[in-house]
Amino acid sequence: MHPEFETYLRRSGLAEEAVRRVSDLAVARKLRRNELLFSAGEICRHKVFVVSGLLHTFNISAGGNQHILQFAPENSWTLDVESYDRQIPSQVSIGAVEPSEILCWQKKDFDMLLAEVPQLKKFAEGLIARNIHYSRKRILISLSATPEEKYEDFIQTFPDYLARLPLRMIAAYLGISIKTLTRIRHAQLLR
Amino acid sequence: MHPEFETYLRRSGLAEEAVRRVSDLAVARKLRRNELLFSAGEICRHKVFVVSGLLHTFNISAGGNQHILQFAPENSWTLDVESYDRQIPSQVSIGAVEPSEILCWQKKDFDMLLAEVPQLKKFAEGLIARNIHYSRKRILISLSATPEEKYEDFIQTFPDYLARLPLRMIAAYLGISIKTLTRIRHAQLLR
DNA sequence: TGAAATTATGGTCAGCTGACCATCTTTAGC
DNA sequence: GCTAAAGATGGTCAGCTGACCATAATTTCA
Repeated sequence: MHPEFETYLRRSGLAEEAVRRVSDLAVARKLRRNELLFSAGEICRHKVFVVSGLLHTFNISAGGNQHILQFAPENSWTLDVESYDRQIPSQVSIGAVEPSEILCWQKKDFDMLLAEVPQLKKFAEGLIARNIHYSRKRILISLSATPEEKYEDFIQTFPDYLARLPLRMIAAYLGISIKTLTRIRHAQLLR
Repeated sequence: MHPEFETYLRRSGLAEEAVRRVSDLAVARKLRRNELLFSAGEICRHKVFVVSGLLHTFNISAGGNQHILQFAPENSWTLDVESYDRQIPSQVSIGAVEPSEILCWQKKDFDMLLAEVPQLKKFAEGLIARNIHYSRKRILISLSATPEEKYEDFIQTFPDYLARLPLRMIAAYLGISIKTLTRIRHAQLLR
């Protein structure tokens, strides 16, 4: 049904029966470049797995500046947790940076799967732990690192994003201006 | 055994039997002001509940500046997740801002409780969800807010901390200098 | 392929921010 | 209660950062 996703789940250690149950409830969808999954103010109704492409979770502040909370490349999951968990309007938007193929689950379906497929539950807990660890690291960096250190950490952590993303999005993710990012890159060229 | 904690757990919806099992494995400990639970480089071996007082999770950067990841007041939990989950050296330290009374569980004991007390597991999942929501909010603010907005949000979110914490710790939590914080407060006095 | 949009870079400048230092006030702990 | 330590504020200044604008390069997509 969704062969790439099923391979991903098998590699993550789920048994065939579990893979089947999860995969059966997924609905495939394609997003064009810049197409939105939902906008700020709407409710995040689905759990989303990215089969191919690249999504980003972002917010446009009062001044019109974009701020990026997360990127979601192929073989990763995305949603706005707070909006999804509580089914309340989201503060953020999720959209496609590249043309993307995604799988969507209704919240009620995925909740049912979590309750009935222990292997999935366990797997999801691992994803949550990774998420928490990364959030902590990001908060610590945002508190303590200089713009240059933030950029260095970014390309260490996500080496392939540099070629896939416009620099302005990297700046929007790091919380620095595109000008500062350009200056850092310029300075590095001279080394 | 630990009456305040047991009241907290009951109010959180746990049945008497569950309360008893969790409480029985807790070890009480007192911390003096500025005493550390553990230092960066050590492993976070316990899950900690704060009965009274106030702890903080922090890190000292290369330049000697303190950065604060989290405060944990009475009736809240604290630990360094990554160090605790994987039992690896922590990047951060946890210490007492005020003289504090805490309860500690060994990881193996708490893991056992989570596996055997479904009500605790469910409760812990709720705490994790809150934690994730708050981390997201904090990242978004760190990306998008001005120092003044960060301070405003802080006193909205934690109204009582202003009276309990030295300003330099608030600055260390917000990722701004004490000087900038003083300037903001000075400007607000004139309004 | 070609036109339009997006992106990256650079110049300039105002002003915010942090570092350093000094002073005064408050708090901690014996 | 008293003494020492910690904390808060202010002055000053250098310099980093972002806003604005222009230009050149690249990419998109019809």
